[in-house]
Amino acid sequence: MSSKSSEFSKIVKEVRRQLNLSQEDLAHQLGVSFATINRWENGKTTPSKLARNQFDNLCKKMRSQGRLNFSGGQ
Amino acid sequence: MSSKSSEFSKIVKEVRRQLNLSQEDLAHQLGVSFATINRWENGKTTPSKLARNQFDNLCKKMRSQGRLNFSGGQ
DNA sequence: CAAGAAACATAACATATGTTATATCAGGTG
DNA sequence: CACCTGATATAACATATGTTATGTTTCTTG
Repeated sequence: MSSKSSEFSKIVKEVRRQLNLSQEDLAHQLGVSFATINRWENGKTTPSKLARNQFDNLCKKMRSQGRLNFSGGQ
Repeated sequence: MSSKSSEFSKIVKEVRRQLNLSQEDLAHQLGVSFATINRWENGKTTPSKLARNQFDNLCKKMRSQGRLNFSGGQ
């Protein structure tokens, strides 16, 4: 075994679950590739600054629209 | 010699010249590192999708404020 | 049950980026 | 001239990302 699941991993999974998006859907929304989302969720990598901003902005937008009930993150 | 100067190289240089920003200044505005801007201008790399979006958005904003007179790009 | 499709996990390779260090160059100042 | 400083160029190394391919699981459908 390797690559522990970070907090961010859990956050991405939970956000994606609440928004009911596939990894590919979320990737498209953020402007990154499917592999990037998959790596985040499986603790292989942590997001770049720009990618993290994209993610945070999406969460903010979704929260403002009542589509996301977010306990963790940012 | 190596790494030809692409169109994008010239665009970045010109935008930076018009905005009177150092490579480090522009890097900070875009949320990337100095090295990234330097590589763009010297044709070593081409921007990622997210980075390119940041750049285009800055140009758009500056143009809307009359601070940028842009012949090339996007 | 068999076959297919969708979502996810994983790997390999190329490329972009961040970080750090060093070097060059132009301008100013003593 | 010698010295400094800011801006730029370049390199090396680690990490993040894109692309592509393959395997697995789950669900549906025949």
